[in-house]
This record gives sequence, structure tokens and C-alpha cells, in this order.
Amino acid sequence: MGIYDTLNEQQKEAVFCTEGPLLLLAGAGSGKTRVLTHRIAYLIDQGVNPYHIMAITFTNKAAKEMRERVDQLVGYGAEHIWVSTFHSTCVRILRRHIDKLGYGNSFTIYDADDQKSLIKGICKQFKIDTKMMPERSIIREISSAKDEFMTPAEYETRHQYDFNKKKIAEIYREYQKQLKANNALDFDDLLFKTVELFQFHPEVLDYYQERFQYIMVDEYQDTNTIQFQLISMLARKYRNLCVVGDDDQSIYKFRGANIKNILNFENVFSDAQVIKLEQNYRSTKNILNAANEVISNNAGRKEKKLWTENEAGDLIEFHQYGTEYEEAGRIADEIEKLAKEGYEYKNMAVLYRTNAQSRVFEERFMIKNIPYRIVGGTNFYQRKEVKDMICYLKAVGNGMDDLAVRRIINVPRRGIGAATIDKINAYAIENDISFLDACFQAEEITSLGNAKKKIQGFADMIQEFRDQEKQGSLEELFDYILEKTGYVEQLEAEKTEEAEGRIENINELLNKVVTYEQEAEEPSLGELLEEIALVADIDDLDESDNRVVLMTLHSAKGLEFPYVFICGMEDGIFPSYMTIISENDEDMEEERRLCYVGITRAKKKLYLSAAKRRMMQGRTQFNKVSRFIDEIPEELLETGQDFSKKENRIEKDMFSANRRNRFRKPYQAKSFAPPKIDQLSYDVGDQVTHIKFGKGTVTEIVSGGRDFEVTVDFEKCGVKKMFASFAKLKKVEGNQ
DNA sequence: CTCCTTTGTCTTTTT
DNA sequence: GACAAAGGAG
Repeated sequence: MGIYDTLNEQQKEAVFCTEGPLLLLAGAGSGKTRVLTHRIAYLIDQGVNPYHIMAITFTNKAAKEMRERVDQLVGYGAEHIWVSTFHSTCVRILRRHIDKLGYGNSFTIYDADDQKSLIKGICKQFKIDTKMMPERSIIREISSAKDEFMTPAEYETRHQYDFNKKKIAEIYREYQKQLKANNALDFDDLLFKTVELFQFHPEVLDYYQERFQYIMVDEYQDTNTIQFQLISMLARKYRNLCVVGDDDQSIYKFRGANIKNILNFENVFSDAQVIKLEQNYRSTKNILNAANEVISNNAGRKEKKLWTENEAGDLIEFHQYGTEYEEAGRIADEIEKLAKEGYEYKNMAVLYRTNAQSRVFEERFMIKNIPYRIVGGTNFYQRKEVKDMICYLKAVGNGMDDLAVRRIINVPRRGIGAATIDKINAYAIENDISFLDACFQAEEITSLGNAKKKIQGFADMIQEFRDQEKQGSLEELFDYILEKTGYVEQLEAEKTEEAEGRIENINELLNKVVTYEQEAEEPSLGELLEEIALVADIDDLDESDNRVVLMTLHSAKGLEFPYVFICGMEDGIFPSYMTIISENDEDMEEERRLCYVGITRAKKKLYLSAAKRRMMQGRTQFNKVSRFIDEIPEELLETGQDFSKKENRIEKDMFSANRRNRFRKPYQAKSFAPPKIDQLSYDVGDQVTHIKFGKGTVTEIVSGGRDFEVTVDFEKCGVKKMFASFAKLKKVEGNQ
């Protein structure tokens, strides 16, 4: 029995088709990752050197999984395969060669916040009214220009009769200039500059063409123009390009994903083979039928019919609740019920359209002691304190990064204000040096006066950090920065819960630094910063920890769960308000594909829900049930209530004021993480306090596996059972 | 220069 | 309702 015998006919065909261009249309749950991994194994079997194989995935997580699975199949050589995301691939290439484009090889990567500050500065400089032209839309415009591989000059030529766009062309040009001056690239630049590199330096392209003789691209439906450009350049020589995608799961048009890449594939690579994978191994018949029905409402898709041999399974549950609180509560109840029946938390996921919807669930789950993890939202690395520390590291690694230096020059407070910063900046521009270099030359800046000493102190400190970086480990550098700046010290002095949370986050960052240093082959500051810049929230989703996962439908792509709850099935939420008012039918189709993606995440049972009214941006909204619910045949739905699709009415009854307690700490970690507890600081009979329930007496402690189940009799709200690692009970000293 | 209050803007989704 | 940016007092 070979490893290929378990594959079905189409899968085998795809695995054995190794030479030439191949378009693999793989429906949801059709075993596409299996095909990709087996195909890699087969290539190696056929004598292809793993060194010549490249697989591009959508997330780092997918890359890691793929490598592990190939490892299991082939036993050796898997580590030589280049498995990576588009962005990481480009960074690796650019680190080696970007000096050919006039950048320094230790460039930094700017995230969305950095982009925004840069654009903001430019708008100020150009005296552009950001009310007429918001930064967001400028960034979006520049980003899509880059996605289309359009330089500022080309952009200007194309839009020379459009006043606003001509203005944007100017901003775009200046933006690129400043990025370069800061020796920084934004996300789009990573792709853009790599393609540019290949274009102007054929010898570099040739090197990578030789290296990547067999290329595979996952989630091909979500590639944009420049990504297509990149892979077609790489594959031009050997033409062994296998792309895997599903046009029905294309959900990133807003990010420039070009559905034409799938249609065009057969044009650009005219001898391309096309194989369809249509057997679904993931979901029950009912779930799959619902998905098929919904997606059939889209025009303009490649015809395919997903089928499954799985059982029919349960009906899909749909409920319309009164408010979002009720919705979250009922879902939490159901999750609790399933958990009691023995199903594990990690087998359940709550999916929603927008990140803002997570809050209610977070509150609910915390009260009910349901372990959960939220993916996305405000990224850990975007938190103020974390970003501050990263900017210190950036300033050490790349002194040209003005943005980073300016962020930290007065954090913690050193008495350096806006006026001083402006003076330094003027000096830097005048002498054509970086902001940090200007600080080093503070002596020369006559206008500074009293601030001179402060600036010199700052510059000296950065210099000390640099010396430290050269001689010690990253962990030591980090500790040294914390100590020298007194960052944590100052937070400690605040003695607020918020400051405590921030300290926790800084410690968490320190953990990441240490982990990185232990795991990396050749740890370096540059690589650390790069890893931080390129992580997606989904990347550190650990399948083994037993928690309910909460995330957006977008983040859920590529994942599967036995039990899936999709909430907020309301017109105005999902499909979103923006798509409903949109003139463009394609927007609604994309939204529908997102719905299809959501439904097909479920293996065993799908729960859909809506709320009649919900609070949005401080206003109460009354939403109708989502049109997507209407697109699911009634016989597949179990509503269990008097809900009827025909009579989709909203009752405008009284809305009692929302009286939920606000107990949520600011800056709380995005997951309700159970720290490993092997010993409790309290015992039966002790007085303890709980963050939500207040004071109480411990009446029972039961050791259950790796955790303790503690029963507490609270003064205010009675007896509750909870897991020690989640409850974070604190003993009240000195028994009263 | 810093801290605190007030005002205004949000409506997707993210590598 | 939440959060950032701007404005005002010390």
C-alpha cells in the first residue's frame, strides 16, 4: 500500500501531474491540502531535489502545517522545501538583494498604523484637508495602485484629468520618497519591490527561477495582480506551476484579489491542465446542500457541484433572538451544553462578520467560564506599550526609521515636546540626514536651547542600546532597554489595573523575544522584527489548546470545526450595510461567497443566528434577517420557533436600557488564557475575590486533570463553580 | 510640556 | 459606545 492509495481519482491525477502548468479547482473540504502535500511527496519520490520545490500559502500557519505534513509523508528533506507566504518570501529575497534598488538591506516593514502616520504627515505638509480626503482612502488608493504594479508616474499619467487623483499621485510619490528615506517598505512594497527587482535585474530572477523549479500556490483565488506577476515571472523558465483555488471562496477583492487570475490562467499558460476536485470530505449532506444553495445565487462562477458521501446529519439551526446579548447568551448556553455532553471546546467556533461583534461574546463567555480565544481585532503588536518597545528595537536596528525614533523620543516622558521635535526635524531635512542622526548632532542645532541636554541624553541612550545589541543576546537587549528607559517602572508606579495589563503585555512580548531567540537558527534583531511584522493573527492559533475560537468569517477561511456558530445573520451586518447600498452587484456576490466560506467551515452542525435589534456605534439598530437565510431551503432549517421566512418583521417594542456590568479591563489580553496552575494560593474556607463576582468563600476544590474546579459561595451572587485557571481568584489575606 | 476634558468620527473584511 | 485627536488649563 503506497501513500497515494487513499486518494480519489481526481486527487491522484493532480498528484501525478507534476510537469507543466496545472490549475486545480478545489472545492471547500475537497482535500486540497492533502493533494498538495502528497504532490510534494511524489515530486521528491520522483527524484526532484526538495531544494527546488516552492509552496506559497496564505498564512504562516498554513505554511507550518504544510511542512509538518510533508515531513510526515517523506521523512526527510522536507526542511529544504521553501514553504512560505508571499510576503515572507519577498522579504527573504529582498533582504539579500534590495541594495540593488537603492535601499538598505536592514529595511523595516511598516504596518497600517505606520502608513497612516506617514500619510498624515504628508497631508499636513501638502496642506491637504483630510476631511475632504481621509487618510484611509488615500492609503487604500495607493495600496491598490501598488497591487496593480503601478508606479506614481504611471498613476499620474493614467489619472491626469482627475483633480483628486492627481493630488493622490503627488502624495503617492512623496510617500514612496519618505519610505525610502526611512529605509522602510510597506506591505505592498514587499511584493512591488520584488517584482521590480526581478524586472531590472534579470540575473537575480534567473537565480530564483533555477531555484524554484516546481512552484505551488495555495488559495490562488485570492492572489492579486502583482502576486500573479511575481509567480508567473518565477515560473516562466520551467513552467512547472501548480495553482490551487476555488473561485467560490474568493473573499479578498477589497484587498486587490483578482478573480481574473483564475480565468486568465488558462490564457497565460495555454497548455494548462485543469482538474476539479468536487468530492467534499468535511461536511454533512445538509450543511453542504445549504452551502450549494446559497452559492448558486451567484452568477459568473465556474460550474461545479460539490457532493459528499457523508451522512445527512442534523438540520441547520436558525434562531432570531431579541438582542445581541440574548444571542450571545443562547450560543454560550448551547456551547456549555455541548461541553457537558463531552464535546471539546476546541471543536466549536463562533464566526462573525465584523470584529466589533466579538465583545458581547467575550463578556458572556467570561461570566460563564467558557474558555475562549479571539483571533484578530486589535493585534497584540498594535498595543501602545508593545509598539513602543518594538519601536525602540526598530530604532536600534534601523536608525533611518524616523517614524520609530519619533514615536519613542518622548516615551516615557522625557520633557521633549512637539516644538523641540519640529526643530530637530527641520535640521534633519536641511542637512539631509535622518532624524536620529540629527539627534546625535544636537550640539549643532543652535535653536534647541535647554532641550539640547535632553536630546543628547536620548541619543546617548540609543547608542548604548546599539552597543548592547552588538555584544549580547536579544533578551539582554530587551531587558536593558526596559531598565534604562524605566518603562515598566513608570507603569508600576501608576498602580492601576490598566498599567498592570500593559506590564503583562510587555512581559508577553519579552516571552516572544525569548522564544524567537531559542527557536531561530541564527537569531538577529532584523529577523525578529520581520517576524513580528509579518505575523497574522491566525498564525498563533494553537489547535491543541482547548478553547472556543471566535473570529471573523475572513479569518476562518481554510479552517474547519465540527460545530460552527455564525452570528449576526442580519441584513446590514451580513451582508454588510456597505454591500447593500453598493451599486455593484459583484460586491454582494463576494459577500455571498463569504457566507459560503462560513457555512462550509462546519463539519457536523451549523448554527445560524440573528438579533432583532442590536447596538451599533451607540445606536440601536433594527435589522431584518439576512437574505442569505432566505437562500437556504426551509427544509434544511430547524428554527424551533415561530419564525417564518415570509413574515420577516421586526417588532419595535420597548428597548430597556442596557444594564450590563462593565467589568472588562482595558488592555486585557485577547484570550482568556489559563496559566498553568499546579498549586492554588487558597484553600477551602478561604475568603477570595473574583474580578466580576466580588467577595466569596471557597466551599469546594476538585482537582480535574490539569486544572482545579473551584466552588465559591459569593456574597452577592451565590454559589458558582469555576475553573481556577480562568477565574483568577485572589485570596483575601487576614481572615475577617 | 503635561494632563485632562471635549469633540468628532466611525459602517466592513487583512497579508 | 469607543477611541483618537484637538483644545484648554496649570
